[in-house]
Order: sequence, then structure tokens, then C-alpha cells
Amino acid sequence: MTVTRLDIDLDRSSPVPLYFQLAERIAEAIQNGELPSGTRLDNEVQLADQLGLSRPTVRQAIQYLVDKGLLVRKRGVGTQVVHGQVKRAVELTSLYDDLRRAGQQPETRVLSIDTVPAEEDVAGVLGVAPGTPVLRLERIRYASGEPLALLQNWLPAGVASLTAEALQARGLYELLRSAGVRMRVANQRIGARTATPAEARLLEERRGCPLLTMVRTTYDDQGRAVEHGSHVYRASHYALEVTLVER
Amino acid sequence: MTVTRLDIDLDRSSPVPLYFQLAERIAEAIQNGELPSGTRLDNEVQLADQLGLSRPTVRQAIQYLVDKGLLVRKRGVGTQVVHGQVKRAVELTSLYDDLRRAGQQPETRVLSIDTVPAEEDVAGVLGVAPGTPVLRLERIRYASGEPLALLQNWLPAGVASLTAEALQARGLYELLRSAGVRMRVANQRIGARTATPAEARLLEERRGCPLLTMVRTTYDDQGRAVEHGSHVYRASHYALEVTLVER
DNA sequence: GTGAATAATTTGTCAAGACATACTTACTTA
DNA sequence: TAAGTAAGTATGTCTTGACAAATTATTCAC
Repeated sequence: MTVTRLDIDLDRSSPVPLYFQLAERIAEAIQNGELPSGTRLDNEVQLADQLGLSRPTVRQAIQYLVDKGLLVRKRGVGTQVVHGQVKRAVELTSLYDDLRRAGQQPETRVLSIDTVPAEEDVAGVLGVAPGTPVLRLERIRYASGEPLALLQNWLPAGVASLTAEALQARGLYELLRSAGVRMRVANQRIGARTATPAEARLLEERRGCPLLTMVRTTYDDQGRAVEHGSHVYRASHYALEVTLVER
Repeated sequence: MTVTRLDIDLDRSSPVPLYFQLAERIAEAIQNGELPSGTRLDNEVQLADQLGLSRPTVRQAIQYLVDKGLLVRKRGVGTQVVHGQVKRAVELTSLYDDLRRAGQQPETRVLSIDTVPAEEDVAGVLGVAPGTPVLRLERIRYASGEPLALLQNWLPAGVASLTAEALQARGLYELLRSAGVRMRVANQRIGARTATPAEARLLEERRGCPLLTMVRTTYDDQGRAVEHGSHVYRASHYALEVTLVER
């Protein structure tokens, strides 16, 4: 088990916390091969000494990376780099963000954007009375010029001012964040079913083709529902990829 | 904004760390309504004083619950209980665990369990040479007496000794854990497609019915692949529910 | 009465230090 | 030579203390 010495510069005048700078530097070293899989880091006490940091600060940096699945720690043994198998962490992101990150050029066509009275099921999940006006969005998402998904979303009135133009240029979550909405928790249900004729037509697929479905309700940091979405994806063109990390 | 006083007993002779005892007590109070949604906790300094703990210990307990999505903190303001919308955290669990937790009685029928030469794609993900002997499992999972999913799994030789009897009584992950395998990271791909005639027959569905698919490769804490699975679920009977929490 | 500045409040970061626990290695004994 | 014990190693937990940064409330000046 080899221990690799690492060259780490910390900028003490930077507003970026020291523990975070250290975590990023270690992550970078893992990413670029300076710290290959299986490598053992110097022990915490040594690292703290070398870096001129307190041990709890070093621990905080390491814990951050342990939580991300990049490092593993064992009492009495030390801290080691995990195999670089973490591909995509679980995150609260929208399809638009996902596609952009994957290098695909997402495009959006807004079919409709209106205020409608909330039906019983939507009212229930949004925490409003049935019949309360809510904003309903209906869109098609394209990737590489092909239709990929049909997106229906409902938002309580007043959460954010959304226009078709904005929705075409940016993802919904990005717009909500810009509007100061602090999304925190989302309950998500993933399933599958066959496409209705209308859906098949919009998605340019044959009737009865398999769809991956996702129903999601998102809450802000006060626990208020800020968005409910029902999305269907062409299973022939899209699959959900995610990495689970055991704490 | 009301602050609720909480009765908390800590057992200092217990081997359970103090921060964890505190975290559990707070979580319990949130669960049973003593700490309703929106409640503000006493500030960290006060809590530490009242409980006879150091502030970093209190912080560690709170951070644990923040990571779980139960609490939210804001500098200059305080710590507050998030709305109780967290339903099911993202975890590294097997379908067996999930069904049992959901109160459904999972049953397993082992179709086959053999050592076979690894095909190119399986060899690739398991990190062995093509043709290397690997253990292949083929099972049907039932819930409430109905077929729910077809499960194919491949494990490198020597990871664990598995028998049909054991697989019928317990979930695969449970058996791996009992064998000392420390699963840490899993890459997962969720999609949908239509059932082949053979699949439809085994699942007691009509031909071409929609299936929810999940392909997953699981790695241990040393980064070694310990299992690769390809599972298909009756979309009419199963959907994947999960809660995403933004850090 | 309104706006800007200041003070109070609370979390976020960091340090130094000590002891406990789990794991590994080396040494001793039969 | 094998098994048991002791020592060494490294993370886990906890304490005390101090300062920084963000948010909210209060005060002061116009």
C-alpha cells in the first residue's frame, strides 16, 4: 500500500473555506490520476501538520469526499481512494440540466402555458384547495433535433413568473432558482407504460411504444410544494443514469 | 416562529456516540409531532448548554439530520424543521429490502444458479476477462403472490457462496452483506421497454407489455465490482419511489 | 416617516488538545 | 510452527475557545 505525497497550495486570503479548497484539490488529484484508485492518503495528523491546518479541518475535507464516494476511511488503517466508479451523483436537477451536462443540445417547445383551476390530484400534491388557480406548463423537450420527452408541470400561483421565451431558453429548475426559489426535497416516482396515440404522435414513435415515466413533486426549504411534474420519455432514446453511494 | 423546548436524555455510558443519540432523539421528535414542521430549534449555543454537550457535538447531530433532509439551517437565523415530505431516501438496497419495507411479502423463485463463462459485456462491467467463470442467478420475484420482476445477476467467482435456498429466504444484498461484502457504490440505469414473449409469460402479462428496466453494477469499498444485475419489472405493478434531497 | 448605519443574533469556519476504539503488526510462549 | 498477547497505528468522538459571515432588529440622522 503506497502513500503518495501531494502538492497542495491553500489560499488563506480566499473567501473559499480551507476545508473546501483541500477537498477540491484532492478530488482534482483523484480525477487526473495523481492519486490513483487504491492509493492511501497520509494520515490525518500528518496531513494537518504538512498543510498547517487543524485536524478537524482536514477531517471535514475528507468527510466531504467520503460523502461523495471518492474516499473511504477505516479506523486503525487510514484513508484510501475508492475506485473511480462514481459516474453521476443523485441530485435535484431538471432534464434540461441533465441533457446539457451530457453534451446534448436541449431544445424546448412550449405547447401551452396557462393558469388553470387545480384538479383534485394536483391540488392535493401542491397543498392548495381544488379549483385554486395554478400555472400549468406543457412542453416538448428535444435533443439533437429529435423529440425526447413530453413535460407537464404545475406550479402554485406566484412562485415565479414564467414566459414561453424563458422556458425555451433555460430549464425550469434554473428559472426557479433564478427567481429565488430554494428547492430542497423532491419526491419522485419512476415507472413505465405504453404511449397513448397522441403521445406517440408528438414523440414521433409508433402507437403503444414504451415510455419511461416520472412524476415528481418538489418542495422548497420551508417545505412548501413549488412544482409538480408529470413527464414521459421515449424509452428508445432516454434512460436515467445515477450513482448511489452508501454513506 | 415558535421555539419548542425538547426533553432529551443522553446516555453517556452507552457506546452509541452522543451526537448520534441526539440526532435520533430529534428525528423521533420530528416523527411523532413534538417538533412540527416549521418549528425552530433553540440555537446551537443554547442547545449545547442545556444538554451539557460541546457545540461541535451538537452541530454534528444537526448536520446529520440536515443531510437527511429533516432540518434546514440558515446563518444568522437558526435551525428549523423542514416539512415532513421526505418519504424514501436514496439508498443502496435491493428489491427484496424495498418490498419488505413496504410491507409486501416478497417471495423468490430461483430459476437457475450456475457458473458460466462471462460474456464480453458482463466481463467488461465486472472487470474480468471474457470467458472467466462467473456466477449467474436467474430469479422471479413475487409480491402478494403475483410475479413482479425477473432478476438476472452476475457475480465474480468467490464473492460469496450462494444457494438457491438462501436466495429464496433473503435478498441478494442481505446475503452479500452477511458474507462480509461491503457494498459502497452502485451505478444504475433505469429505462423502459416492451416485454419479450418469454418475459410476458413468466410475468403473467400480455405480450409487448411495458417493463420498467434497471441495470445496476455494484462496487465494494475497494472499488471492485461485486455484482451486476439486469432486472425487469411489471410496470403495471411496480414503480420506483425515491426522495431526492439537495445538500 | 424613511433610509442608512449600527448592533444583536446565529450559524460557519477554524484551532488545539485529549481520550476511545478498531485494525494491523510484532513479539512471546507453548 | 501456531496461537495468543502486547504494542503500534490511525480514525472516531468529544471538549474548549475564538473569530468570520449572513441575517435580522434597532437606532440614528435627515
